[in-house]
Amino acid sequence: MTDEQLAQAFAALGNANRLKIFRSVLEQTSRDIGPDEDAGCLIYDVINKLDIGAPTVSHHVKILERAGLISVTRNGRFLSCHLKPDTRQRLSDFFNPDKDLPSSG
Amino acid sequence: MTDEQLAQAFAALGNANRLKIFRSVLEQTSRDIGPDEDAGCLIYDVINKLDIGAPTVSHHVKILERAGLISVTRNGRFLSCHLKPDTRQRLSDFFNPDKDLPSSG
DNA sequence: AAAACATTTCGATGATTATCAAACTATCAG
DNA sequence: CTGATAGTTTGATAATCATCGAAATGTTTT
Repeated sequence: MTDEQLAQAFAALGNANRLKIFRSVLEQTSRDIGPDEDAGCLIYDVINKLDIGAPTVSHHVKILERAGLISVTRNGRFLSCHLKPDTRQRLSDFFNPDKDLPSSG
Repeated sequence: MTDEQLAQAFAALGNANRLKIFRSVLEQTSRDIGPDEDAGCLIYDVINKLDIGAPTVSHHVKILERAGLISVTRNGRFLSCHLKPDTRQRLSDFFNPDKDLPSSG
């Protein structure tokens, strides 16, 4: 995990509309499960909820995807977004760097 | 904490050089203490470590400050950056929204 | 196949950003 | 006050970004 990659992840969350999309993904995704086990967040819903056009939503979703935060799967005509499994850990760990781990240094 | 504010905080971390500055602040700042109790991260050191000019560092520090992530204090000719007390919590909590809190709802 | 729907790609545009060099301000040493 | 050191402000520039409308693609329904 280079600085560039981490910065890319934070930059992806650094836009209010993308943050809203990501929050929806967070909320619609249960913990510790993969794409096969949750319905995810529908892009269709995002497009209808946010005050931006479909092309822009598509663009934002791709940025969240490239940043390694979410994955996208197709279900018929609909796409849904899923939280990538280690996203919570990777990002929240950044703010709490383990200076002295108890049993794995 | 509006979406705009949170996005502003993530945007501040969404640049590799600012991320490095912020990481230095994180590392130089002990947990749960205020600006009076830690030496902080010297801007002087940042300017000499990163491959960017002093004006750019100054600019980046201001962005981290405006985003509410750090505070800056003067000590003689030197400035140092300190982690704002609730920054760790505020940001790492975003990734782990408390769906069902055990004893404070 | 044709129509309808969900989403993407393309091309453009105005806004924001990262960075620098030059000039400036603030603090300290003598 | 003078000179040196630490950092800021200003003004400029090239790059990236958010957004849109129009046209295109992939999927389902009829």
